[in-house]
Amino acid sequence: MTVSKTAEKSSEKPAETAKGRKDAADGPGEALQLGELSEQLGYVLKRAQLKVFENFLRCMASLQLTPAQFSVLLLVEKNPGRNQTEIASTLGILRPNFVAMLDNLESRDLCARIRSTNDRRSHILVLTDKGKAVLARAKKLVATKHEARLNEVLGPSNRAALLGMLSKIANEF
Amino acid sequence: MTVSKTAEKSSEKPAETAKGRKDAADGPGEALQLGELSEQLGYVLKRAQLKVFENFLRCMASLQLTPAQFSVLLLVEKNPGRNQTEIASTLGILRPNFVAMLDNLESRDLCARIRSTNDRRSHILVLTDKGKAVLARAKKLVATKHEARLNEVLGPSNRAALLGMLSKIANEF
DNA sequence: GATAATTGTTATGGACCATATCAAATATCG
DNA sequence: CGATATTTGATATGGTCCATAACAATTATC
Repeated sequence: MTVSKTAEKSSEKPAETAKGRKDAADGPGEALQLGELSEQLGYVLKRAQLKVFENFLRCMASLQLTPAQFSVLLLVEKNPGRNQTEIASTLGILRPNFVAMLDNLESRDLCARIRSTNDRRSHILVLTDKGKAVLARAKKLVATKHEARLNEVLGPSNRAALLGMLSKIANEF
Repeated sequence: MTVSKTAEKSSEKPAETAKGRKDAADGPGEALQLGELSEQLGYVLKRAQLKVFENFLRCMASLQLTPAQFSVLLLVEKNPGRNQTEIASTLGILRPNFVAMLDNLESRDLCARIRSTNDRRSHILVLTDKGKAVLARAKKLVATKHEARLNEVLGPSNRAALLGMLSKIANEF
């Protein structure tokens, strides 16, 4: 340890630079300097992701759907007749963790596991009628509330550009 | 439940549309259709964030720094003399969860808690000499390996545009 | 000087993620 | 065919991250 414990004046350097905040007698709080942090793409990316998910949850409050659940319903709808392993793996969900997720969706009668006759090990996933209806409503909520808010902040063309760059990162990285 | 259990032919609709995959006799796996999922900004955003963090961890393997730890070191460096509550809250970390993080960094002699003489409740955070040295090396690794890879994939101008849009989302959402 | 608020801390529970393991069913191959 | 390996869904378990309540020490407030 090279730091003198119980130092406060820490005269060392006037590193407090501009606007030099005085040691004691702070104002109402004095916001911290983000510094290079606001240039770290990973940091901003994470922050943005949290905000987007948070907004998604608010928009979906009436349907009680998380982003992960919504993605499962979307994928099952577009790929009927697939089993748990296939759906889970393309979503990056590990099979063991997918079980509880499906238990939840199935208990709410949004999707169903059907024992395949071709391969009696696997469970074919299908949306129930209620699941299809809920998903349809979810899509509308996403479009009219969630994505609409994003368009407000970014503008449609920027939104498309953003999606393109994120896809590049997600795929070619 | 409106779904007939133990159905497989599921003739219902030939929803398998194009390229109609036959019921049994699958090829090597037949990739699933992402469908609207690839248009969901939240989904792609999360995917990209995971990839970026994963790459960050690889680049930092020699220094054993996580993104969160790196952000703490950066923030403490730019804001010396702040206490735990201030550092934690501007990073979106809850005070209770920040304790273990600091225990870790302090046990590795990267930063130190100093009891303030102004307010003997609070702990002033400072980087140790080793902490400054490690952070300097970390910055170089981030620049030469991590951000360099991002520039390869996106190009410098796109990277700047991406950062700008993500900041907008992170702040004005 | 009594009461309220703040700081760091502990304890605790939930959500998410990862690994090992298992029984049932299927595939593989001698 | 039959022994062995593989696959599928499932359970158990542990780790990490995130959130809340509560506490002692200290400080602020009135």
